[in-house]
Amino acid sequence: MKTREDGVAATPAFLPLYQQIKTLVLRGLQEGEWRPGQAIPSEVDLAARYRVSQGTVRKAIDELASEHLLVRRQGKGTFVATHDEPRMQYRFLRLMPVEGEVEYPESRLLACRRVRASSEVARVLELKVGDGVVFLRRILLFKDDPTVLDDIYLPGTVFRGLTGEIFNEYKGSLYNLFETEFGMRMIRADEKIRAVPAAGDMARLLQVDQGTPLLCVDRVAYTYGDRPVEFRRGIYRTDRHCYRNTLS
Amino acid sequence: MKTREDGVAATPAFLPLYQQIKTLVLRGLQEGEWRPGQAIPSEVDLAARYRVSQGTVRKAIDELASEHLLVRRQGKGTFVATHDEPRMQYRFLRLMPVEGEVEYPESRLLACRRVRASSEVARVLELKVGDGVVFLRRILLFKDDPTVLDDIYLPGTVFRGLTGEIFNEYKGSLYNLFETEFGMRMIRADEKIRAVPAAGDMARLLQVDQGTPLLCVDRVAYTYGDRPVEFRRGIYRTDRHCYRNTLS
DNA sequence: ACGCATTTGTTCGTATGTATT
DNA sequence: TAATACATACGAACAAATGCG
Repeated sequence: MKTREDGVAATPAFLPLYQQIKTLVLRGLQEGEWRPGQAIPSEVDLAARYRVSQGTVRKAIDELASEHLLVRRQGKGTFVATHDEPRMQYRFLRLMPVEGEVEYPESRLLACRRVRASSEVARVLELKVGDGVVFLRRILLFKDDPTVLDDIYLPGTVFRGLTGEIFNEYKGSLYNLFETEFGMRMIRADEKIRAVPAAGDMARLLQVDQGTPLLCVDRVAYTYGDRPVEFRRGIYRTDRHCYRNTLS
Repeated sequence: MKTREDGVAATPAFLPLYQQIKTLVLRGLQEGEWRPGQAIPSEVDLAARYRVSQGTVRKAIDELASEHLLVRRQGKGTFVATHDEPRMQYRFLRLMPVEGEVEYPESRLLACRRVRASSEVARVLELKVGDGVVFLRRILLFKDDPTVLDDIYLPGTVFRGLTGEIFNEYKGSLYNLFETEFGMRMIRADEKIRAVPAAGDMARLLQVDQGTPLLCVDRVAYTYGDRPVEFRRGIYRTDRHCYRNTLS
């Protein structure tokens, strides 16, 4: 196979061409050549740049679009996905009213401080125990009902300078903030869900009795290249809301 | 647009061709022209049948494959998806050990009888209150630990003849049984998850104290055409296992 | 063991349609 | 209206995996 511009033996030659193109585009996203919300070059431009046909670029972009890393808009171009748009705003929020319309929560910050990574936090964020970590605690309210208590841990080096003020002044979702203020785009998250009894602060903040069953949702969110950049433990009241999921 | 074999004004003409082809293939699946596990005609055959190019058929099949309705196998053909294969066997089972390897559960049937649809069951299965329904209760054990208690409701007309004997003799998953014995293929399921306290039978069967927090997973499973054909209420112990989910 | 036919997978090229600016 | 960009559709060729004789 003939050598290509960026293809300086960086990608194995035995991969399908469109996969190699996909990797190259992914690298552009990762390195910030194109930023969230911005348009990437047109298909013909990319085809020229990488010396392949438009159809090959198209197939690469198709896959990235199906993974929600890019968004195609007919007549306008292909854009780097962002948590900014209303549709993407609450893409990772699975809590819905048991009955009725979807609602969006109000967020109230309870704590924002620097801490040292515990062994658990260090493990999931791939840090060393004792590394600097930003700790956030917030509560989400649906129609003034306290419903979610989130404890959030972020790598200190990535989120250097994050303060309660920044959080409070920001309009929009947390992942939106990460993206615009810290250039850190969340593309995937794994969750582990268990049922736990309300205890201590939890019960008081969510206004339920001690021992009330609650959902405990441990989330690890990843940016490009499967790099973990958020550990979040969410405690959910599920009397008026429930966690929704579609299997397919 | 010129008229086509099956295209007797059944599908609106303003849809893209490949979408129309997709609808036609879907109809074939729905009507059982090709059964689970079987191969559908090759791309060139389908292209000839529908009088379109191979590329157009390919795009239709691509979408059906991405929805897990078809499975492509290079060199062999394209097959109707089935719950039979090991990989698909436990596709809808989201319960995993908190630590360690994936395990597959043993199933023990506790009840199998005909009942009348309650208002809740009638609503989700789109039946009338009082219609005949098959009720199954079973328990799932991981390494001999009782972990899941499932109450399952099925439309009586579709699952006429389902008995405890059939269930007990069958090797493989429940959806596998539905598919092979009743021609009913599950393609999608919606789940609503809440935390509930163990009560009554639940606590005894799962061997936990009364009031222990458990997951309550309400599932509605659908076959082709978004037709609901199963309502299942699962109660999960989450001390040794957790419900896993990936957001993307 | 080998070659051949079949089937999907990849890649290219071209033309036309549709949405946006 | 014109230019641009993605969307659809067709056709052709070769690669890779499979199965059969």
